[in-house]
Amino acid sequence: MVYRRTHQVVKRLAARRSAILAAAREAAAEGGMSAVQIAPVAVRAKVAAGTVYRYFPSKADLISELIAEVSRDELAAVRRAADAAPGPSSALAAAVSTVAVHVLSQRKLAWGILAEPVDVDVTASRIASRREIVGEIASRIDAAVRAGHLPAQDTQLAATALLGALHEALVGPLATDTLDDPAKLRDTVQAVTLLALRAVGVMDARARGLVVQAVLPVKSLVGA
Amino acid sequence: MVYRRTHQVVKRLAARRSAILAAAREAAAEGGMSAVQIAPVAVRAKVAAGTVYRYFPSKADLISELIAEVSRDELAAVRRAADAAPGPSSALAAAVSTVAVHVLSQRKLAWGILAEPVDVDVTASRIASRREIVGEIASRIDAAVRAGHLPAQDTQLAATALLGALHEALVGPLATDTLDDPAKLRDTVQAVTLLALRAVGVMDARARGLVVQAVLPVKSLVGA
DNA sequence: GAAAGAACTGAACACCTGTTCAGGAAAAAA
DNA sequence: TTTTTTCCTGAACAGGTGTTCAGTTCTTTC
Repeated sequence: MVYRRTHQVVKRLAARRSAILAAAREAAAEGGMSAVQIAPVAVRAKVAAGTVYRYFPSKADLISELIAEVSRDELAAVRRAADAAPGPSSALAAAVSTVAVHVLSQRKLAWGILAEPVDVDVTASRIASRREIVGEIASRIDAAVRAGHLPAQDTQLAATALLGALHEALVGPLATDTLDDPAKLRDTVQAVTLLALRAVGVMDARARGLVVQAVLPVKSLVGA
Repeated sequence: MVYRRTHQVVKRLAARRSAILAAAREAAAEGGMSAVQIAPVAVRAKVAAGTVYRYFPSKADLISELIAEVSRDELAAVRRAADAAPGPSSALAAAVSTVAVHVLSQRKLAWGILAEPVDVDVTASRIASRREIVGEIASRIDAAVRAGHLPAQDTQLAATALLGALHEALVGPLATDTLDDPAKLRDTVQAVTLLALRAVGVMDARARGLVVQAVLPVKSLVGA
């Protein structure tokens, strides 16, 4: 007797898996990574605690996949924004401000994905997540350098530094709350974008123009 | 009958306290914050686990004080380096590269103090630690702005971003190992210092000069 | 030197969550 | 409908570490 999964079952299994991941994401967005605990996530996803383990070998795997998922979304958004820009410099500006906006609009999630203490080891996943974004930004810097808009430099290092600057300034413990006031939010995004562009060597007059150009298209500044 | 602590006893108590803190610091420097566990620290300090609690109400207090101590040392070093510089811009350069060198030469400790997951809540202490350094750097940026060397800007935000950039680039998970080769270490410190100075608006030609000026005096680049 | 107070010891405790697994429900084959 | 395989449940388990505390040792006072 050979048991075969019916189409309907396959669909239900996939739905459950997504539900669990979604529950984890919601929990993280609301309460940070510390809120991503098996029992509560199971309740939210409307399954029993044990069921979670039929879909994810361990909590570490669940969180790793959550990180990967969020990371994928972010990378896609950054690529989209950069590709839509007219030239290499504004592509870089767009990439940076997109990261800034994303991070700002989903603070708890961003902090959880990036740096919040977790009781299981998700280092590998976090590294991968960073590597993707850093790689993307580095390649945009590279393009600008090749176009002669920026001085030659260690683009990997620069991209890493930029990311660190954005994170610390926007979601680090010293970041002031700017979500309440959209104008303040826009100012902050502009300020850090300007810092970032200058850091890699964009000259000032030009930088200001690029920043405005890059930030303005981000229509709803709090859109995911 | 009133018990009075003899001078000798007072001294021994103080010594024990320092020994425990020192043991914690050693543990953190070797294995990161996760290695700062009561039992091992007690062994290292040559006391029983329970004794630790006669000096520190909880593990959180112990770690908080450790963070404060390291932070004090760092702040002092930064002030010393900056005060010795000839002008506001080179003071800023000196401050930044001092942070960079410190962080690089005590990676595990720095990572532990700054961002490593800990099982107890040391947020307050970490925030205080950051605030001190950020405040110092911000005031140096301020001075340079007042001297007309830099454009006006949100110096607090800028300083926060600079710190984030240094940390992520030098001790973040993507930081490549540079401690082995002193030349590579110096290059890295120069590169991030240059990025930082440019970010706040130092013009390029000038920046290069400042960087060299600031980094070179750091004689033994791996000195604590 | 004896009594009283303080400091120290380290084994036992407590707590918190991730993980397991025996029993039951549902779905697929016969 | 019966049998077999898979899936789900949720209470019990496990492991690791911060914390406590009764008993012991050392210090001070008289």
